[in-house]
Amino acid sequence: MEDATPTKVTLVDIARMAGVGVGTASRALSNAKNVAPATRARVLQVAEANHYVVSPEASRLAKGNTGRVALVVPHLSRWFFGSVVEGLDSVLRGADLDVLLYHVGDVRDRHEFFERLPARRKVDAVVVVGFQVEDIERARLETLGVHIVAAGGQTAAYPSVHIDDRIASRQAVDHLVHLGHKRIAMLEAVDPDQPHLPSTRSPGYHDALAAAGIAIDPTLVVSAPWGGEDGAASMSRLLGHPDPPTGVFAHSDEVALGAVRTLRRAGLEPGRDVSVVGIDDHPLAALSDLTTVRQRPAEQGVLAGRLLLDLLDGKAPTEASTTVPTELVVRGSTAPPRRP
Amino acid sequence: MEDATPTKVTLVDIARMAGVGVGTASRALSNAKNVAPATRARVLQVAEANHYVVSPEASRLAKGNTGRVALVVPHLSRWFFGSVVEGLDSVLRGADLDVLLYHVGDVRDRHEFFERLPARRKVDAVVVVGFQVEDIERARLETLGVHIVAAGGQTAAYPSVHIDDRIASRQAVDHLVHLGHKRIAMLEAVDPDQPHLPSTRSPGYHDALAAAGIAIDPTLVVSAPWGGEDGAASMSRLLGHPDPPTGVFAHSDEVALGAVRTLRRAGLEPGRDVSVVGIDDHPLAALSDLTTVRQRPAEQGVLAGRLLLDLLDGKAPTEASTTVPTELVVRGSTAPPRRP
DNA sequence: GAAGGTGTTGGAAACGCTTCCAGTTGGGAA
DNA sequence: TTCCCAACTGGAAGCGTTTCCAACACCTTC
Repeated sequence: MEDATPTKVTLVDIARMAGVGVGTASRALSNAKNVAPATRARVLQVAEANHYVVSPEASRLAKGNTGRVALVVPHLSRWFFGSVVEGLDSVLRGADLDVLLYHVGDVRDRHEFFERLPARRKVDAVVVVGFQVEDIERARLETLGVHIVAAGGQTAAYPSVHIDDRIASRQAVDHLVHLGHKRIAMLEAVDPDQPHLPSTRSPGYHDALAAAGIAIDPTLVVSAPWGGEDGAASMSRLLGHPDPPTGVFAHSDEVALGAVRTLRRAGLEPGRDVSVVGIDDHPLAALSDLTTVRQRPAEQGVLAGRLLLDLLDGKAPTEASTTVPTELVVRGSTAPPRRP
Repeated sequence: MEDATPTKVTLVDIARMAGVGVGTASRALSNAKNVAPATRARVLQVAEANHYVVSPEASRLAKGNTGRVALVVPHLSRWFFGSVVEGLDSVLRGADLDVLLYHVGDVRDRHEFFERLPARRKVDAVVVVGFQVEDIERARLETLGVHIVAAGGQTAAYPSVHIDDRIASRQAVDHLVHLGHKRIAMLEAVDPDQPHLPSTRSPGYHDALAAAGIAIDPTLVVSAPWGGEDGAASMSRLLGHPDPPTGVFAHSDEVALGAVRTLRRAGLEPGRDVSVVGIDDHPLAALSDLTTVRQRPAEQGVLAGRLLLDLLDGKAPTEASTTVPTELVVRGSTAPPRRP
């Protein structure tokens, strides 16, 4: 490349070269009205020829908005969160907004984020991805004075896009019930960072059992942190139960896969000896022949992105909160109980 | 919150309220030297009381840098990429840099990114995460005139952090060799978006077989796109082989898990009937009892982040390219062949 | 007591854009 | 022909910082 100079050409230069005033040059480039077509063409051509690009800082400073959106994301390395972000990114980029990423891995990160609010003055909106915002945090967030949207999470306080956890769990447990299972366990997952929050997927479990006239056996419900290893451990506990379950509903696919490993190691075949169902339809669920309830995180991201664009455009969103449907995906890990 | 006004207080206001000039106020806030301690304290206190925050746009405009870094990432929803980004994010945030995310899912996105270069003028550096930059793209990237770093990929043109694919594959195949396997297949993965690129993990396979004095059987090498379903399909093909392999080396854990599913469906038990080894140590590998070669993407992200900070500080990095070691993790999916 | 620091300060001049305002032009209506 | 209005245009005034420079005070040091 010959143009070693990192192109330090400004609007003034372009204007001069095109033989117009800066005002006109600016209007031409931002395709505003009141510019003669010929003039605009000339300016555009000169700009093109000189690889001119507006200085975002100057532009933003002058017009007052930032053209950026912050994404606050807890566990980026997990499929669900990554997918939501992918979806968000695609629509925001389409609208020429830049995406500022704030990964808040653990409580510490999170506290720091809400304490310092590094996004302050840097964005036009904030998207909270896949976690519940606590009250104190909410108060802090509000001081930003920007739009806030929740994607893939059930934060009631903001416009949001999410699945109905209660229905999803119900779909999973109903499936086990219809197969004829009576002793159905639940592997609950709690967020170690927010241990006080109730499991959002237990109500559906209760609903399904109640509807089937099956009494809840509290000893069949085990709680553990979110994660495969924890799921495996929980399953171990259940195997020690005097009257073990024939069906297991896991909070998520990852937890379910942990349970599957425990079963295999115990010489039990998932689907044949014990049925297991999860939630998510993680790509690896298909590879593990795991029955699950599918949610589409990328789609949730897309919808949340659109919602945000509407808010930024001043259009009140048609619905403050969108629920994305989930669907049961039957695979090999579930079957009628051995002794019905 | 009473302060409903989104705090439109500027440096000038602060200066006036503190009874100092704007210059002094600026110096005090940016803790530069040549400010009397008392004066600084006063300014800081006034700023604090009024929830003053500098306008990044104005600040950047005046000082000329952006304080931002762009991350160009192909498949955010995959564990590897998400993890690298997590690592990067943590160190960049620590240095008070903002992270701009550019997700380039497919060829189209990618072309568009390099064509439009939306990051132009918006960042001080670019990190390319986990993919190879082609020559034309490189030329485009260079026109940005900013630092470029590769994380988790083997782009030789830039300072980078990555594993040694050749060694990693060698570790995997050596393991199979040591167990006594003679017929060892390879499930190659090609990036559908860059089908012309040679597999980076084949050389190690060849090395290992050569070292063991095993002749390469080209019919035992199958190529397919990256992904579990493709791995499953490739494994199916191998099962139809007249003299099928007893050991399988898969390009990645995801591909390996696909192979495992095929084996199970064929009534074969991984580890007992056929050995399978992958690369990555994906969290779900442990849940599937998959033997693998571990790489630590988050660590790669962290190191790449540090590398970048050094570059931005003007310190020439001690080493332009860092290789992160990998290690064999033996689990249940590998064992000596049935008939040795 | 004069000369020369040193540490601190205020203010002006960038930084590169957008937008408002006033001016110019040309064409149609009266 | 005159007048008016619309379409265009140039330039100045911000936007909110940082930084440079001149000014000043107060000490030291000869």
